[in-house]
Amino acid sequence: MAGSQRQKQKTETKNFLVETAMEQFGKRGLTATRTADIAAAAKLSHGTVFLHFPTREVLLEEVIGAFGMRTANRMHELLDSECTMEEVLAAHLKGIEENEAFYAVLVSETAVLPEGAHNTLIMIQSAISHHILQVAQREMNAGTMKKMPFDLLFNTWIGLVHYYLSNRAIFAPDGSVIARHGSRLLTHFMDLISEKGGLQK
Amino acid sequence: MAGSQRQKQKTETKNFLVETAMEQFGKRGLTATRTADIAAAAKLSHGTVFLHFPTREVLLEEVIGAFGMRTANRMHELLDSECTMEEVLAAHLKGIEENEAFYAVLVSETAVLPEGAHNTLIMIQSAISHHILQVAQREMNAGTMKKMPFDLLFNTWIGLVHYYLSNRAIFAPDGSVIARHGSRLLTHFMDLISEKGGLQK
Amino acid sequence: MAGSQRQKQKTETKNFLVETAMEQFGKRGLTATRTADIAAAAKLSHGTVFLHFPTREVLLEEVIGAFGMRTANRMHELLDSECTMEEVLAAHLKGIEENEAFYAVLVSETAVLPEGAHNTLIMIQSAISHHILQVAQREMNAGTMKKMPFDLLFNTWIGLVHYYLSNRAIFAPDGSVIARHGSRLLTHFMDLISEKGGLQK
Amino acid sequence: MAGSQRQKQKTETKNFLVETAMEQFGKRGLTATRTADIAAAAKLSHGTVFLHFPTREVLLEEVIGAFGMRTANRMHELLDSECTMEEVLAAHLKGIEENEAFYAVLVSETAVLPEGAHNTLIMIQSAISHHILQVAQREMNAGTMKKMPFDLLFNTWIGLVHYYLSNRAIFAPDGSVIARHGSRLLTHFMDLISEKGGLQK
DNA sequence: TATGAATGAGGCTTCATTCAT
DNA sequence: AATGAATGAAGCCTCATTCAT
Repeated sequence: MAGSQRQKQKTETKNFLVETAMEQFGKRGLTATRTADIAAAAKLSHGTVFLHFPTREVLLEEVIGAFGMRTANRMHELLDSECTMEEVLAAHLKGIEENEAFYAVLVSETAVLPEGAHNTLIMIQSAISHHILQVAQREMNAGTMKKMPFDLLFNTWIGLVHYYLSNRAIFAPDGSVIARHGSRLLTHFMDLISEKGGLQK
Repeated sequence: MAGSQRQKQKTETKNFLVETAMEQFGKRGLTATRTADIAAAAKLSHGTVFLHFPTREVLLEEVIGAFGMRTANRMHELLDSECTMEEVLAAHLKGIEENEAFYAVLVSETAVLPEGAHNTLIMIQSAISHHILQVAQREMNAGTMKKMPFDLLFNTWIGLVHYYLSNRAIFAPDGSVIARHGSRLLTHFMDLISEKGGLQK
Repeated sequence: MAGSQRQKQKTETKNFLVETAMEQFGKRGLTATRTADIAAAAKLSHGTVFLHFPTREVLLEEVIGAFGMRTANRMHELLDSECTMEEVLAAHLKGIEENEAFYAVLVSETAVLPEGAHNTLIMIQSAISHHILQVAQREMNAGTMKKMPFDLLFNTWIGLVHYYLSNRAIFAPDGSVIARHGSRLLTHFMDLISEKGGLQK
Repeated sequence: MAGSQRQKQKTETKNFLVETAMEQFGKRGLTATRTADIAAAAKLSHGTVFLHFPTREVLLEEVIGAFGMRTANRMHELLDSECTMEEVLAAHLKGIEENEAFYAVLVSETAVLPEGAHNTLIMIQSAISHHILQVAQREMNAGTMKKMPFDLLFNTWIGLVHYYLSNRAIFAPDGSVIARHGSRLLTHFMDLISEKGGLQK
């Protein structure tokens, strides 16, 4: 059918715009990227952007939404409930690394995000927090992890990772922060939360 | 001298602008605050802003610089080398709380900061990191704190605090995050880094 | 012939577009109606509009032309040369009422009309003015109507009717102005132009 | 005082913009005049327009408001309650003629006017209708004018005048319609509404 | 012929910065 | 030094029109 062919083409262009926008936002920052930049990077006319998204804000929301969906799904793929905590956190880092640039600007510019985008960020973090808490529960019971409130466990880890992402200009001027510092962060964090006493016994 | 009188007046106006700008940036956010907002809040004309600062960017840098200086000094006041780690971190939180609004936007909008401002942030953190590391060294040697790389010790703490500041809209919708969550964060962090085994013995 | 079949199809689509456009223009106003609105209302693609009309302006002209033709014809149907003035004017009102919405926007937005459209308006008015003047002549001679210049007779009537059409938002917020005020206008106008003295005698 | 000097200058610029806008709207039409046209005609930068008026729509409203105020005042100046009907209508025409171009576009493009502007038009017409009705009452009682409903008396006159204004491209291609046709319209209208019988007696 | 995605010129508006007073 | 009106570059968005399918 010609119609569905067209439909497909349109969807592809829209997806392509989302993709290109994600790259541009990742490269130039959320506020600094203009709709014209995105159009130019996609080799489409400026007007085309508004054919697919009524406003810049909606485009941004959809980009964040797409990113959230993708990241959440990827997290689920990388994880299973049999994992150890270390494996969960490693998967988390891996998931981030795959879209590190965009994830980093998202974390860095949370403050200037449109209203709706915050929910997306929450959704992304739910995906990982769910797994972390599940495994944490098990390991705490097993005595291999210190007992501590779940929210603080989670927020400490997220805070640490976000801190490195936010400052990736310093920590990894030209490359991936996760690639460069990820495993060290992981080892360190595991040291913090592991119950050494329990193991020694 | 009449000249020095004038000079003094000028300096005072400039300081007042820096002060007012800091409040406005804290209230509205770094990107969202317009030069006209600052002038209006200071009850000065819009043009006056540019009499004291060649560009908005320079104003922002000076505001951050002033904030950094003040915060660093305050940290020094609050700390002495005899402190325990817990006291150091408590002092840190207290120092932050005194200018929480501005500190929070600074942390939240790091990404859109002018080049020069990053050094200021580093300076602020040096003040606290210096103390933390000094005490950490002592306590690690004394066996009351786990041994761990200093940078990770520091970054974990900073990451945790910044995470709460960045998300203060969620963690403390209308008030101070530090006032509300500070002591819990502190207790949690101390639990993480304390050498329980050492103490038990 | 297959060719003429196609031809016919094309003509039908074109007529349908003219029809739909007339409705839309009547509903939304001349300037406020976009080509995309017309296509959507006709359940045709936006591009199809330009297959039949090179520009929006031409479409508008053709719509006005079609309207003019139809209205002029309808006037002729409703009238015959034996009519009294009152019957002529009643017929005029009836003719207008049948397409009041479009007639009203035409009158209201005359100023923004393309060049060519003005002639159409003139043509429409010629149809009615022809009859009015014919009857007027007869009645003036018969002494039942005041003597007055034909153009002023005509323009006073048209002006009155157009005034009510232009302000139908006030005179008939949700309905037909003619239905609501037509007969009163007619009676009033007849009073103005009738030669009472002549009748009394 | 420097302040009041400034104040005055600003007010003057604003008034000048209103004046220039009125000319441009009169010349190019309400919809066709762009904010940039007005700025250029006033030899001011485009941005200046928005220093004085938050949106184009507000500018348009203020222009119409100023026009309304001026016209209403002028009407009052030209009229007094001792006038004859003929004098009242003559004054009305004179008042219109002084700003004919703008009055004409206002009448021609009523349909595309912002909401608030309609009230202004009503206000202008109230000024004249008030006088017309007052005099009409007197003259009807005196038997020199036909008895007729006031609203129809008024609307017939307004309709006639507006019709000529709306079609001034035809009635006076390059000049004032009122100058060219005013007195003839007046004479004609007086003939229509005068009570000839009464006079003959 | 019909489609509808893509185009791009052009409009409105914002806001840091300048300049005459 | 202070003022605040004026500037104009730049951003977002609309919509008539084109073009590949």
